[in-house]
Amino acid sequence: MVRAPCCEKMGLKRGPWSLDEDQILTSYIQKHGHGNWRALPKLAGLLRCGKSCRLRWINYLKPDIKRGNFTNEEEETIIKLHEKLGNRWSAIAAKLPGRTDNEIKNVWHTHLKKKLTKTNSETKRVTKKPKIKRSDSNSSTITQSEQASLSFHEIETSSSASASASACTSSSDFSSVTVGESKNTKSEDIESMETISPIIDESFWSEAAALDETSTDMSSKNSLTVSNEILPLQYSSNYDEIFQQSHDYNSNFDDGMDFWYDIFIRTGDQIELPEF
DNA sequence: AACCGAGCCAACCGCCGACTA
DNA sequence: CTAGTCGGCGGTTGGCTCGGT
Repeated sequence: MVRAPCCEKMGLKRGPWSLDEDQILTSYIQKHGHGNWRALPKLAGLLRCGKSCRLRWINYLKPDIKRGNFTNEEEETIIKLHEKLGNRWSAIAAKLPGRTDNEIKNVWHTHLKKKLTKTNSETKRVTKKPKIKRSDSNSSTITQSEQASLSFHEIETSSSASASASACTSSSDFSSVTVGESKNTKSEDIESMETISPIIDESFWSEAAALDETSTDMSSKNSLTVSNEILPLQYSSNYDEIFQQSHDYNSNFDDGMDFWYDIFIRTGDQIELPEF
């Protein structure tokens, strides 16, 4: 079935709402309510689609909307709820009276995610994220937003055997991924591995163990080509050494896991090291 | 003063499930 | 059962603002 567009675009206004439009919408809803969003703009005399009216009302004009900065308590609540619920913004918003899902989503992407990353980096080594150039167009693509959604705390460690990530189709799916302990992984590695990408599965570890760890090409300037086979081994058994190599190579690297994290989700890519 | 890049956030888009004719 | 509508949701975008150079 082909879904009809939500509104007839021709002749309908888009973009930011004017004060007049806000007043018209507000007074109409206060008088008549919003029984049918689709019919509302016509009845209210607005050149907007119903969806746009609904969004404007819910996110901005509703009288119980709380404006202004989020308090520390609200931020903490969002962080805790996000740990439990993932990207279910409306569910999170339901727990925060006066805050909208859109607002919470924005505050998450602009403030809280960074805040959490910063918190993580205080306890972990953090490196500067290198630019990554895709070298395999057939490999599974991870969008910018998916990548952005993969904050460290979203992936929990467990003693289960493997991470079953192939079924993940959206960023929110990642929140439930668990990462197993490898039989050939040192305990200190495990501690650093809270952040392993969900694409890793059991074969990752067994194949890694069988490979020759000398095949990494760290020699070419500003470019580290990483094969699918090499990195798992590097990470699983030789993390510290590789980290040191990259750190020596570029002394301006910050410490941390972002670098390795990216490599994990991008194995097979060419990693471009930043120039200094 | 002009330019530029990063950050922010309101608004839009596309999809989905519920509902109805 | 099918087709269509609607409200709601999460992801994404683009324009504005601000700070740095």
